[in-house]
Amino acid sequence: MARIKIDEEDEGKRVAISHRIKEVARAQMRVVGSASISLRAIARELDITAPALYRYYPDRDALITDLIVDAFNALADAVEAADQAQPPTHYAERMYAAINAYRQWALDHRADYLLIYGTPIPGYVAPRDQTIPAVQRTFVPFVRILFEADHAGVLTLPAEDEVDDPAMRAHLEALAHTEGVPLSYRQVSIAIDLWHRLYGLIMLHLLDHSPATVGDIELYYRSKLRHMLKDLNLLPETF
Amino acid sequence: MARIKIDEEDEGKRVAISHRIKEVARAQMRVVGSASISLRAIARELDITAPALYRYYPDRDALITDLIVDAFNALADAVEAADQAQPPTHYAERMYAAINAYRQWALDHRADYLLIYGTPIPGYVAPRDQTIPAVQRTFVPFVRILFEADHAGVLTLPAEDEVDDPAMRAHLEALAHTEGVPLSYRQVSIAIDLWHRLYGLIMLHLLDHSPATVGDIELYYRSKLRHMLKDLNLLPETF
DNA sequence: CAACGAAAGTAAACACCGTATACTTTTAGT
DNA sequence: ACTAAAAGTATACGGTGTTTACTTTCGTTG
Repeated sequence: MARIKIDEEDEGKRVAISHRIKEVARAQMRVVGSASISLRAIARELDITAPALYRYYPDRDALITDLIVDAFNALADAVEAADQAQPPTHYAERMYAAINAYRQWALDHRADYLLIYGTPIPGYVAPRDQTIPAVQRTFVPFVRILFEADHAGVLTLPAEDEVDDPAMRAHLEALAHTEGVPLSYRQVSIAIDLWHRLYGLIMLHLLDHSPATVGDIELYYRSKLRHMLKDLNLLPETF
Repeated sequence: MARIKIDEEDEGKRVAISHRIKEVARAQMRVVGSASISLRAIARELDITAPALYRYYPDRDALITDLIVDAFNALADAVEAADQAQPPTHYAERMYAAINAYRQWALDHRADYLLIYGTPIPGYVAPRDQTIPAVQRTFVPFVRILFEADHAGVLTLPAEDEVDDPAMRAHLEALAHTEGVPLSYRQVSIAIDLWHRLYGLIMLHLLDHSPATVGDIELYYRSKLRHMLKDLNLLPETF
């Protein structure tokens, strides 16, 4: 049908231009920071007037949302790829690779990581229905590795008293039995802890708030990572 | 001398007005975020024209620097007060109080904490000679408590292999023997670790990036804090 | 193939922003 | 009371997101 062909072409052209817009936006983020992405500057770069951008995004916030979703997906892709590059039963190597890929992506895409995990952009509020699915993808590999490692009997789980508050334990138990999440509350507890510590290390690095005392931030990271993995019995032999 | 009296009066009036400016600025930060502090909006609130503000601050960045230094000092004051409200030899209670005060200040002054520890404001670069002394004040109580607790033989230090990289160990050793810092490298290591984990927990909370899986963030914090303190043998009996 | 209609782009305007310059008012000391 | 400095204002420049109305481009159809 002609109609269908037209739609496809139009949509194809539109997403192509959207891509160019986002490329320029990301380039500007790298220079001036996510908080001051300027539609007019983007338009100028594209040799176009600012209102023309409104043919592709209803407003600045929509563009930001698109950038955020892209960033989450790129981060998830990087982590998944690193995981799948390891032999499936080498749980320690998989976790090591996944964590390093996560952090390396953050360091290599500082502006994008800060866009999704830094101080929110002043007027902007994220439409959670669009961002949450993308966020979740970034957690999946970690959770999967933990799950598979535990099933293989390799994982060291935290002691029973690790989750010491009854209310919190109840929450984690409930969560662990949610549809499609075949995790024990202790596995969930590990995943959360792992991620929050990684997040802290990355933010400290990206925002340059490490106390001067830290010295070589790379060595510090490796040192902390080694202990985190050792606690889980997931320390690769080569590390 | 008349001259001196004039200077004092003038300076007194100037700092009073500076205080009002900063008050209004902080109020605006709470609403719109630190990144979009507007001199014009501040001036409007003070029933004054925007250029009049330039009698008190050479530019927007100078105002931001002042706000940053104030924030660090207020945070340090809060932590110090909490520490000193405990009996000097009750190291566990002192550490517990100091950490809680630090976190509580961050939660109570979200905008200020993000100003000093969040994504940097786009065009702004902090003059480190002004900010670093203020930053350091916030670390002093933690370091002091660790030092005194260790001297009292109360502290559990990390195992020798905790700092496993030779270069990093050398750095920490060098740091530990710096003038006025009577700390061993293992004490330094603990302080850094403690702070970076606290920072991670706070940022996660403030930026609302805790995975939905965390549940009650307050319980999660208490759970993590309990384990951090237990590892140091600084767990208060009442906790 | 010419005409139509939708899509894309533009020009101009509005209300903001930080900041510089030049001018006026207020204030305090001699 | 006079003067000089300090404080504040008016105006302007170039920047921002966004809206409105208009024009141009271009693929489809009669």
